[in-house]
Amino acid sequence: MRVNNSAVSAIFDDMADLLEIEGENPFRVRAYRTASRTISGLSQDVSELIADTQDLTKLPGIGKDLAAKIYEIVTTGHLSALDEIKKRVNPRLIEYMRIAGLGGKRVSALNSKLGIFNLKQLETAARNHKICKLPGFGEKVERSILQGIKRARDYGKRIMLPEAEEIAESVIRHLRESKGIGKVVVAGSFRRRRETVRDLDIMVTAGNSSDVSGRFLSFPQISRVISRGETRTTVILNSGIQVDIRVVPEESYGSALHYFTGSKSHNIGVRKLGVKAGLKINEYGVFKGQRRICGQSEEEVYESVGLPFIEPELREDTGELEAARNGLLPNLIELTDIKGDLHSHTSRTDGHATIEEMVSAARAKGYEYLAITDHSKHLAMTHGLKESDLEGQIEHIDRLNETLEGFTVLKGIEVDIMEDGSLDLSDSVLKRLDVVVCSVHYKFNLSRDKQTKRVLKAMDNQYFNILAHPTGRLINKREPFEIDIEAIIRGAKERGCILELNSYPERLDLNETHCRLAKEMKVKISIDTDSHSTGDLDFMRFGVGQARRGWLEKDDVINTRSLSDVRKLLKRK
DNA sequence: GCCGTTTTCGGCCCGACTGTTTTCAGTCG
Repeated sequence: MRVNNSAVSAIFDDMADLLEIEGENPFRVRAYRTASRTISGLSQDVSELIADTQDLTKLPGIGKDLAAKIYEIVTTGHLSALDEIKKRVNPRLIEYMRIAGLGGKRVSALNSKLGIFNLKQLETAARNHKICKLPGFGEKVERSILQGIKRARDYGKRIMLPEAEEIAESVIRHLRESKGIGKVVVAGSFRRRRETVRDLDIMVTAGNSSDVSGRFLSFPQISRVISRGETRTTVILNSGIQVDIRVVPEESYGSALHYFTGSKSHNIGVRKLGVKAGLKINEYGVFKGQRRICGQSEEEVYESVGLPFIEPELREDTGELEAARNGLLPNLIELTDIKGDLHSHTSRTDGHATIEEMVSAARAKGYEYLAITDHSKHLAMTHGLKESDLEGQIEHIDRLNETLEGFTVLKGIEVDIMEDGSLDLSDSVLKRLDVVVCSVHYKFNLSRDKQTKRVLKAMDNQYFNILAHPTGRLINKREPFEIDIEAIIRGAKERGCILELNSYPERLDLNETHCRLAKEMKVKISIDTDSHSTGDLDFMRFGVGQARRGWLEKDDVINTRSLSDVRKLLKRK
């Protein structure tokens, strides 16, 4: 049976929640959560590892017991320990755990004292003021539960980076207007360039006398204050986004930035190293006994545990600490390494700018080249190009190139991959192009096997260069379609094809795990914007962020190369 | 439940804030 990693990790998350509600040993609960994270971060399916008879206990946080449980899940599709605990603890209580302010203890009390087990009943009980009468609960907790339910309902989703950037910038502008404020930095998952963020952690350095918290609370878009203290203040904005402000003294800048950037499990890893070295590491610094030995910069914090600086995008506890220890950290790609963009649209199909406008915007970014890759005819709603249209565009670009100096427009297409694996345009026109970007735009619901074969067959076409947005997912909107991504990467390797990392904030497709896998398998990535307007060219920063999360270096990415090198890499043998 | 220059048991990262308490448990990041 094929069981994917997200299924295993979801089962472990459920186990953790139910054990927590049952009041189990918190370290046992943590073991399940750690294992869930380990599994979801794997580049290979655990079912394949098992098929390869690999030793699962070699994975971090997986011991004999959890390895056996993974084996059970993969071979039977379920976990008897979970079935058992569900007999003792109502599994519907898991949804309570998602509400801010409710943890295992309170969920357990609500269930045992009031006998309620779904959100509707919880809401009714709160409205009828039954909850505040319970020991350990009060009116405020009751109110916060009601707000938590509403929030979970209204804004359950995480926001994408462009919106997060906008909010962060306006908060920062507001804070900077007050006196006595030193550095203001957005830390947290935003700094790690996660695909989405649930809240913003903004770190401020300031002296004791400055009232940062007061200044922050005068920000006009605050809908609710969750907590307010000297060093930490948390609010919910009208948009539903949570913003945390943390105030630290200037000398703690490095240790605080490290602490607030996370990830949590990366920090735990660093602190454990600290404990081994007889040090205590917290947001105020690195301490030997009572004595503070450093903490001014993040570099100092890492140095105190014998490590080089680790880039924020790598801090997910997915092997970066070990790599750092062994001097094997990647030299991550930078936005400034990008020399061009190989996927863009114009107003000829569904874009909003002419070729000339796109070219001038790309030149303004300092690029050497831009590929124009409009849609092919199958995408009728975009006015996709048929062969004769594309021939016209080819001639247009040839004439344009004659007028340009130091810049080249690459002739391209984003051609549809048909259900049978053929391409939407004939070879006779594809062969006249510099770059052929290929995409699945329909029939997302084929079986995993059929979808994989469809794309591999398309790659057999000798003009196939780049597989665009390989999994088709739209963050918060559409799940990735079923496809064996490892087989696709291997297929690309064998055929000399390139995989796209699409920089559209809602795509970011490939994800970081796929990028790492492609890098390991030595398949080149093209970080493209899929621009539909001149402004979209700026999406490149999101793609590069994702690439950095995927441990990619300059050499792993085709569009860091000069035009002549790109042309060579696009030539299939 | 994991893990080991304190190695097969006894630890397990660390601190802030809230609310309900009257010294602390629960939750969060």
